[in-house]
Amino acid sequence: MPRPSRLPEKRRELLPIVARAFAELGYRRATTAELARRCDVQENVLYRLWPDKKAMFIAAIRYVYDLSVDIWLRLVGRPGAEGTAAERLLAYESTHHGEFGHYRIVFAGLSETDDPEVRAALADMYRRFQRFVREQIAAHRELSGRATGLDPALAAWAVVGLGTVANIARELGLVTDAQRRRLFAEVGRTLLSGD
Amino acid sequence: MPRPSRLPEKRRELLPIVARAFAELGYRRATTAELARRCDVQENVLYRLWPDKKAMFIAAIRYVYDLSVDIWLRLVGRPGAEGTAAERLLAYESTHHGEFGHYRIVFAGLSETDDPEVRAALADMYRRFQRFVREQIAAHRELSGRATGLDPALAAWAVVGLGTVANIARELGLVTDAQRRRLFAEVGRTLLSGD
DNA sequence: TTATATTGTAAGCATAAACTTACACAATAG
DNA sequence: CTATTGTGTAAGTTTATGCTTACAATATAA
Repeated sequence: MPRPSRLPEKRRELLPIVARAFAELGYRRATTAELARRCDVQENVLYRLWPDKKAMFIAAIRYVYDLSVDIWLRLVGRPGAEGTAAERLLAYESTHHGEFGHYRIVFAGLSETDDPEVRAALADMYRRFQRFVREQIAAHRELSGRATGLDPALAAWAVVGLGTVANIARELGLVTDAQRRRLFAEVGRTLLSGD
Repeated sequence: MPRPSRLPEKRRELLPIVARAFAELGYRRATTAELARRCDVQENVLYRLWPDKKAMFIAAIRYVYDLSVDIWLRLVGRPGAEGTAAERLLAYESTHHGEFGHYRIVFAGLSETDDPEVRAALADMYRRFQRFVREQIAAHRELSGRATGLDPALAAWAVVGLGTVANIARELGLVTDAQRRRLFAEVGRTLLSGD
């Protein structure tokens, strides 16, 4: 009888735009008015899709995570590719890490960790990232036959830290693209082999 | 003829309180009213000490840096201590890293990097940290006679990343104290020796 | 057709927070 | 002593922004 709701579709349609706005502007400067302007709708419409601004932000965090994982899973699953999956991931990140600027959403989130929901969303994201990297490292060690050295769990945290500092250095203009590539390649290799 | 100004002293007196407020609350929630309350003065007084809220925040960033460097220089300069300075720093950080929660000021700053002054203050801080760590690593390599392996500049960035991710993991409750200690000790050792 | 729910558009509201103004009082140099 | 400037206290102002309300237009199932 009633008209069917298009809210889920609309959410999916606008989320990338919302996420980009948060990434470019940070939490404070991404006002609801500005979000609406970029989405080319009234503020009102956003509030029909999410209960409040915080929920929009948390949705953006999840979006960033999902996007990264999508890319990574494609790399890992590539059949007949050269090297271990970990090596391919490292090579990929060394040139593409942070290129969409989505890490700025994470930075924004890190200064909102008083809020339990933001905190939980971020914790979830980091946990998953670390676990993913850890599994890749463990698999790499298996394949290359050297089960020695650094605990994969610790190495995984270090890799996450490497990615984070690479983003910070990029954001602040502290390293060139070439330096960042070397950073990933050389430190990454050290952490992967782990001796 | 006029009464001598006590503004510099007052600034020095209030800055630690302001910094702590920014660390505990983040930029947004650290309202000028709240800062004044914690300093037990009127908002007005803060605006006589700094031109605006942003200046208070930048002063807080510098304060955090100065405090860390003070501690580190004491550790490095300690005469007749055991191990290289780098090893002592690593040992110290493995137990004390982030204990004052001041890193939260950095997180807050990272989501305000659109502002050129905030950006410059942060860039300056990271540059100095990285340089300091790099010099310690280079000195360590000299002393221990192995000038091989990972470029100290890259290793230094990785160490900064290690500290950053340790803070994030602490903030989000993702690791125990013991795990964080192992993270510093084991990954730190790997990066120091760098093979 | 029509009842019912959804969607688009516009305007408005309430509050919070950065920043200002005003002014009495205090302290110091001459 | 006193002129001049710093200091403490209180109140106000203005803008921005998260969020709401109102309502007409639209689309679908019966």
